[in-house]
Amino acid sequence: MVGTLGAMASTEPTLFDQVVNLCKRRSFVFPSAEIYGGFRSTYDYGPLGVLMLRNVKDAWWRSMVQLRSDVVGLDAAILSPPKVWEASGHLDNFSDPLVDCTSCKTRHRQDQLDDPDTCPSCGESGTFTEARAFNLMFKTQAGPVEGAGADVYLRPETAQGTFINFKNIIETSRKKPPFGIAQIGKSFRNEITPGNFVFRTREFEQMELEFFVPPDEADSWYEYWMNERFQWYLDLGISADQLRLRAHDDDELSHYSSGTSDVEFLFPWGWGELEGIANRGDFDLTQHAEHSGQKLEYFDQGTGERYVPHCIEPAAGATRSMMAFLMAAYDEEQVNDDTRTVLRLHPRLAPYKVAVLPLSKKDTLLPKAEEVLHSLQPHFMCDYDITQAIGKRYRRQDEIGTPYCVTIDFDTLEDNAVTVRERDSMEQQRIPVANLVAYLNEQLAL
RNA sequence: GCGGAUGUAGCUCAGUUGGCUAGAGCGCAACCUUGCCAAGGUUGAGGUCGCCGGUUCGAAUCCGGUCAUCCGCUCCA
Repeated sequence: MVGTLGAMASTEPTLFDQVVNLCKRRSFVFPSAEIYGGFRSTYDYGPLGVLMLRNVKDAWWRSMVQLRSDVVGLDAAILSPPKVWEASGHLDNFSDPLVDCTSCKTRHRQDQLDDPDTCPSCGESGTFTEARAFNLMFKTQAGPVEGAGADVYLRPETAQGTFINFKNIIETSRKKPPFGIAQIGKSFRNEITPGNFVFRTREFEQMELEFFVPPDEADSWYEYWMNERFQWYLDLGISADQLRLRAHDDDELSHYSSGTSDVEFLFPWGWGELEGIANRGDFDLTQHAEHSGQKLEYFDQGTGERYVPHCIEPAAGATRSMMAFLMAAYDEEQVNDDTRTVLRLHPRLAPYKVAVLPLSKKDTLLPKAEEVLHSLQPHFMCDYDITQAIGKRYRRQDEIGTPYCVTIDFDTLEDNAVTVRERDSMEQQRIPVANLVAYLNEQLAL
């Protein structure tokens, strides 16, 4: 197996350790290729992880696309030709020449050295290795013959797939600025130092909106999306003291951005970015217009104006957001003489919404329990657990954040009602089976 | 990529002056019992001690390499 993840200085297990441990124990996240000793910076999402990650993405899509009339969706290709990345600036800006000092074993960016021959760490001269380019994009070839095909890049962000579809979408969707294009998908970056579990991985999943606006509205839309996106995390259960909005300093700004703010979560190792809201100006559409020779602009029939829309981009990490939601939800509390581990997840994010639990696995209860289960499955993602004591099964569900447990007991056979037990309060209610779906719908408010 | 530390069941760990069929608790499964908050009993599955090689009569234990994780440096659109 792979070594213990996350041993921190303290002897107490940290929140980080506990969440990583829970992820492994309860099949949220596994280190990839574990039977072969593991493969760095890759993780697989297990039975519960895939449900929760999908819920995070669905919650994003719901707020960004479903509940709005000014945003449409897109799913663009991961493989893309070099021209896209020449235009976007990634081929120039995503590679850094690095040198290592053979004396003090430090590494430096060659282009940031004042004296290209002197190590700023130890002051020695002439100790640098040859500069090596670290291109942060994954490159491969199209076609099966090694070296014979055209170079192809795995996208380092989903955004460019959106920009190169701007023309298609504005011509077919009958949308006009201000409007947005939303996209969720995998991106790939050859990070020099991946780490902190799924926080920084070379393969990761993004949730990005490119919102196109008239140039004079860019600043107000930037403000709008900052607040909107910050509120999204609060609405899904992250508390205000664990979340902050931080504006980038000028020297932090990306090559495309005239203003960027990060939504940051207080991880166990400090504040870390969940999402960046960037004012990209007209950089991307202008670049792609120049490189492609196509007009990427909008003609306003009303005013007779023709302009290149400016773009506000809220770009979120799906996988690291899931990790933040897990950490924010993790709780341990004393119940009698025992510690109860409970994930206080928002119902929308919980892998299972309902667990169906026959009080006993005596033959008489199982058919009824399965009947109730089948009546719920079209409406909710359900778990079904018949083994061991009922208290133990409640705790199992608490640990994975299931908001409601439905227990079928011997009285159910007589009165056709079940006990519904709520996760956070542990309170129970007797609900007729006929009203169960309606009751749970109302309580869950999905 | 460099330096340091670590790697024994799903989890947490015990086990070395190298020596019989590698253990515990929890978890998991079956049965009995119980019947609404991790009860009890019996039984069982699961590990060639990260991987490869070396030293040795004999390696979880010593040596080398390698992979992975953590910490530090570096980097981080």
